[in-house]
Amino acid sequence: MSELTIGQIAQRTGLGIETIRFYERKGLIEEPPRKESGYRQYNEDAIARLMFIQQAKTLGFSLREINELLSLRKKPGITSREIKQLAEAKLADIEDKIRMLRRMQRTLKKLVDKCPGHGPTNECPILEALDYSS
Amino acid sequence: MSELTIGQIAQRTGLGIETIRFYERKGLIEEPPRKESGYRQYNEDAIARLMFIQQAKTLGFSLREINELLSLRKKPGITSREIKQLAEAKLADIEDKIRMLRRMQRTLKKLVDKCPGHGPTNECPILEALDYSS
DNA sequence: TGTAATCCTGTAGTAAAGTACGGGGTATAT
DNA sequence: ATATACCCCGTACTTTACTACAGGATTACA
Repeated sequence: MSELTIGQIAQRTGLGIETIRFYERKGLIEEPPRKESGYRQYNEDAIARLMFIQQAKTLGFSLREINELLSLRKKPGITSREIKQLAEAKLADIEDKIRMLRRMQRTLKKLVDKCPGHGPTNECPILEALDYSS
Repeated sequence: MSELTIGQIAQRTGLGIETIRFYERKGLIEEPPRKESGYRQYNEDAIARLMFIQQAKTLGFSLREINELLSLRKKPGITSREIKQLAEAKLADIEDKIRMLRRMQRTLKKLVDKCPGHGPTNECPILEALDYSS
């Protein structure tokens, strides 16, 4: 298992070094072991975790929510039943989001199909009435 | 078409009055007509638009992106072709998000199924290794 | 062996998205 | 007609999530 510096994982995840340290302070990633020099030593798992965080962020989860997702089992005294319930709640969130996105997708697709892609702007009905009501 | 005050649409959308004025300043909703008193007069469309904004926010779109979505056709000098391209780009974003959510959903579902929902915590594998790599 | 790149901690600054006044006018219910 | 609730504008404060130093130690490499 190769050891990585913070600069290397920053490079590979596309995050900034400062951001990674920030996530560590926030408890999103755990403090890695250090060399004698004090330098942080990461492994590949850290990269996967950071990529997950990035992805969850683009999906509209806040750092707090991501932390909840990532640290369910670490809560002291939590029962297996509670973990399952929390996970199911997150799953419901995710399913809601998928439904909302599908609705946006359908609407936008319909409009893109109707837009000729040439000619006067007013013949392209996109967003004239984004169907946010349905 | 009934007229609504800012307080009424705040109530019906669950947003704060200040937030609605903030969105107006940001150009996310247009300035409504006013009574002689200066009071804003909204109609039902404003509610639908605000609800769309709320929804898009939970899906991880920034106000800037939402504004883009909502005002594609208002850009001066934009061509039908450009509108179509922008809309298609947004559609691609949406499809990406759906894919990411599906992946999270699959992973979480698998773990929920494995978790017995009772017994010792360490038999519930949820998030032991959230499969963020695949 | 020097020097440039990288790392450390800690603190401070920034952008986005609200949220909360303060001081004053308007609407409405008794 | 007078409280009380609601609205106006403008400004300032707050939270979240970074981002940027400053000052100093460490590592890499020519």
